[in-house]
Amino acid sequence: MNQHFLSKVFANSGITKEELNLIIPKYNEVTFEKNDYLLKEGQVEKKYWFLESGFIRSYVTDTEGNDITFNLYASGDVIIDYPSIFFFAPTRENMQALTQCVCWEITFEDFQEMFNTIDSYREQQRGLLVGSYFALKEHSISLVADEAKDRYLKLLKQKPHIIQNVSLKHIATFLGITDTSLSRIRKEIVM
Amino acid sequence: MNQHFLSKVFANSGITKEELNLIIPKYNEVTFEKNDYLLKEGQVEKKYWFLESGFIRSYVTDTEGNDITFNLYASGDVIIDYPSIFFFAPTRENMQALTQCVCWEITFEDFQEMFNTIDSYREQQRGLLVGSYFALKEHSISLVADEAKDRYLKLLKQKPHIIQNVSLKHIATFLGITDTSLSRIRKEIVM
DNA sequence: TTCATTTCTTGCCATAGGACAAGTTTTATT
DNA sequence: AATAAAACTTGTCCTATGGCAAGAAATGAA
Repeated sequence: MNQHFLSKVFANSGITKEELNLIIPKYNEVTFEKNDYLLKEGQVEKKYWFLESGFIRSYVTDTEGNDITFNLYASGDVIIDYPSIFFFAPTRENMQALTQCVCWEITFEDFQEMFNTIDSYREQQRGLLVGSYFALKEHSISLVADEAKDRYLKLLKQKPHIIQNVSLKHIATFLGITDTSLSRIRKEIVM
Repeated sequence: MNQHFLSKVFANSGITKEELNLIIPKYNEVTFEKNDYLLKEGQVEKKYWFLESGFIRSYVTDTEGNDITFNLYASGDVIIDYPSIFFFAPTRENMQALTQCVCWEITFEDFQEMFNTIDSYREQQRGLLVGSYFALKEHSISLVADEAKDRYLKLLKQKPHIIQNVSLKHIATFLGITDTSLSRIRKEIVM
């Protein structure tokens, strides 16, 4: 009953019922309260998460001490720190819950084992992880190629509930602008 | 004699002479001519390279068809496409030699084997790969947090010979500005 | 050497977005 | 309910950077 979410996640990926029975028990449900950290700068974390509900942001502190949102996560997103997972390297990011969050946690060990033994799982995870990697890459391109307004509209389209749940200042640094400018962009869009 | 470069790369990483004799033969010297592609969009490549000499750039094409430099590589850099290597996913980037280049190529298979069996190699590679990953991340932060002039100065400091070997328009898109603006920034710096 | 092409510089003007500060509204706390 | 603290909006002014176009310089090809 509890596994509703994961069943949905793995639906349409060619994973059989039997495989699902192997896969789902490897995931643990974890709840984070608002402002809890999933990961703090300097930490090495050999697990990653699926976000079922709630909002999470990752941020870094730049050389001037400003807090810059690196990514915003919504339901269905995978929250993973590649340096930790693949290289045992301390992360430079902070991952913080912006609302209460329900996540499904898996250890890298379990992931790896299933990645190597269950073909359909491998395909599904590959798509998911590559997707998350490319999304960041594309955002980074968008920072130089598009106007702030377009980046905002894109974000709204992908994660429509973000405005109700994330403060403008966090969205603004993610978009590479100030909260003042974002406020003006929003006004412009409404009019 | 040929392995001068790799010996230098692996110096001061605690790798013993015997280990070096295992490691170095796994690397193949490859030469690319100016404008050759190491990797083209859509390809999956299960190897990666150390750049000994020359300059390489990676670029993507944005939605408006503009060519945007994603990264610039100089001597000592590692040229790797993570989606290919870790997820067998087709890359979205093009890697092109800007000058004649000498590279040392290794298959992911050999890398993995040595990563798992040679402690000092693992440490050295971990540092290298994490470093390359973070450098991109920091550049992406710099795109939103710093002025173009600062980004240019940073690049000059890290890869001083780049201006003699890479055209302004490629450097400009990497820095997230137009070649016109870059030209002005350069003028400003000289004066 | 000559001509063509690409690269780089410069001028002029336009504009997206920043800095700062003062309000207003919303949210949290007691 | 009262107060404090955040979050958001708006005004004024300013600056970094873009767009376009014309030259100048460098590079390459014939």
